[in-house]
Amino acid sequence: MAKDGERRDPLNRARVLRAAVALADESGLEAISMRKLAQALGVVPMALYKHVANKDELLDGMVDAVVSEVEPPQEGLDWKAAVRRRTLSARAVMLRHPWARRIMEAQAAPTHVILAYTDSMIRTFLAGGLSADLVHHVMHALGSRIFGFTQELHETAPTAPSDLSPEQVQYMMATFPGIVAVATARPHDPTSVVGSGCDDQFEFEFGIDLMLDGVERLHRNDWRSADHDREAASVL
Amino acid sequence: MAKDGERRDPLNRARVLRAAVALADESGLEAISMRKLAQALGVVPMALYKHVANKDELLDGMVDAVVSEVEPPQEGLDWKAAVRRRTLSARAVMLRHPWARRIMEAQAAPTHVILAYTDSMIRTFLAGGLSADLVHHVMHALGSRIFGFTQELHETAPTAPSDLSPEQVQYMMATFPGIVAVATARPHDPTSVVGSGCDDQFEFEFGIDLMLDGVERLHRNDWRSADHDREAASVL
DNA sequence: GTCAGAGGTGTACGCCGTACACCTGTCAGT
DNA sequence: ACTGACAGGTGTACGGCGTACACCTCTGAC
Repeated sequence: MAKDGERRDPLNRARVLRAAVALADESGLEAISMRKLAQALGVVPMALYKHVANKDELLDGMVDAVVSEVEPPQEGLDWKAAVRRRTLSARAVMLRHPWARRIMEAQAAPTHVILAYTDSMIRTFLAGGLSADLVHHVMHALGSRIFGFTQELHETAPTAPSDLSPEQVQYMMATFPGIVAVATARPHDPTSVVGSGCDDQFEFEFGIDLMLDGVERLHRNDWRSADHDREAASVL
Repeated sequence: MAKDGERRDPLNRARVLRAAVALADESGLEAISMRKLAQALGVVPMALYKHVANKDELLDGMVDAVVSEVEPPQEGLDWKAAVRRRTLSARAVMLRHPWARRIMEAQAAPTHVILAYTDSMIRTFLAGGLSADLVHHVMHALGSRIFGFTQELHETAPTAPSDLSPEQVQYMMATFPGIVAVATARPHDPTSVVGSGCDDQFEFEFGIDLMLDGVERLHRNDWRSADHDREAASVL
């Protein structure tokens, strides 16, 4: 560094976070270490601690940056369309930053930004006339889906059927007949009968619509918590 | 050790996994390191590598052990009751081993045990007469719910309203009115109007029933993928 | 001209996963 | 009874991690 002309302008929290998001986008979450991030910024690791308290706070900041990319609530939509649209926007954001999901799942406490987002989503429901009681349970049921997460356990299917050797297919069919039956039944994608994967967008919309349609029906029927208890009891 | 009487009987994979599960139950996932686990077993860290390939495989093994605790499918139930019951059993297991969730979310590929569980769940649906097409999408929609996961983002609410100082309540009401409105509306728990938390069991059952009821309706209406496309199009 | 403080540096500690060479007791085959 | 393979436990070492702490060096207000 020394005195070779002008000094680079000093770091700040925003630049650190931006660099971290870019690094994670490029190289994945496991590439995020204080040392590597510092290197990417041309700075010594400890310099970062002047701008973020510690690594956890860095991760929180990265998530906040991502959540802020979700489009704000739209005017003039009924509650269902508004929630659907915002959730799909969130999903698009999460596809750009797939690492964000794992941070959010691992972090213990929600940040202010996340609370604000949640609050805004809740108010959309309330503004639509749903009871606070119903909204409460709906938010639990939706869970992290409002952040655009697919609730899949493993982002990648083990392997596409077409990539398997005949013996492997044989083995799969013998061992996991259910999985094979269902994995090869995807008539909604006529371009490839047994393509490389699922139509993730379709699956996401199927899931969110399954829930929102259910919610709408409960709302129309003036649902109350006590109703659910009664139904559940009748099932057993 | 030397020759002080009898040697302890040798380790084996099962004992290593049992110890790891016990340690995680006691001290949480962050307490699981090869070194600490070895110490708990009275053995040198590298000894573990004779029984597990590496840490990732250890974690997989722990999850498999946990998933194996879920009760097997029951005979004589219709598909909906069968799925509901097994899912609730899975949830009970996950409450005993809350750390398992984070491993499953972080692990890239599903293990054989997990595939077998998934397969069994799928076959329950198929045996109930649901089309492979519908089951495919339903499995995506249910996601990790079939493993008993609540889809909550943060296991603990930030703080129970009753634990907040009046100024904090004031601030929350001004900043997150939606959250406050909904957090204080829980008439299904008459024992405590503003208790310390939610009735998690209720929330879980609400969510799973919301989905299963929706699925049942789709099934009764002979749902096909194309229907969904048409509906979605009509919404826009 | 001084001095506080913001921002960057360097060293060091304890923890982690695990590669690799090694030792030791058991037991099958002769 | 001898031997040699091998399963299972050991010890050392390396590179990576987060971060505490002492330090240096500019900048700008007074």
